[in-house]
Amino acid sequence: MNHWLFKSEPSCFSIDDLKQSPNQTTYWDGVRNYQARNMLRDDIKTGDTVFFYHSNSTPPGIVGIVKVVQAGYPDFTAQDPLSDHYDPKATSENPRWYMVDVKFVKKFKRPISLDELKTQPKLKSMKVTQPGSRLSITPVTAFEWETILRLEDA
DNA sequence: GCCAACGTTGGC
DNA sequence: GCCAACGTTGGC
Repeated sequence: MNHWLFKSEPSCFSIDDLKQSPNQTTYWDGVRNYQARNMLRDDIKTGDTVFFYHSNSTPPGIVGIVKVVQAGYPDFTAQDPLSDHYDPKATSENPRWYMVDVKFVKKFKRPISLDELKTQPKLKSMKVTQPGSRLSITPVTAFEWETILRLEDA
């Protein structure tokens, strides 16, 4: 089982939105970056656990945990001309973009801000703490996962 | 709202 | 296949 970090702008879709979704589950659509796409399609498996990260918020940071309940399958919003994430190059033969389904697990008692992550020497090689890191989906090592879980109660 | 980083596109 | 132009992300 692997760990990941997914970014979302809370003004677009927050962890509270997920908690209030039917069955507390949603499809993680709209990823339009090949590196992230490859992870969604090839690497992210049912049962994997994910930190839910709020970007473009005050402050940005990890706000809780979700889990993957359906591994990669074609992101159908790419084929919907009415979708904000429409991509005319996506077809049912060649869907181009992929998504997974995630389910709410827990919201942290407090958000763990990006500032706080950056102060942790154990997390200095984490993708999300690197300057200019824009990838919306990144792998998290078991060591980083445990370190961050312990921060919640620190 | 600014801007640095960086991914994507398209002309050549 | 290079690379300049352009668009997007996301912290600040």
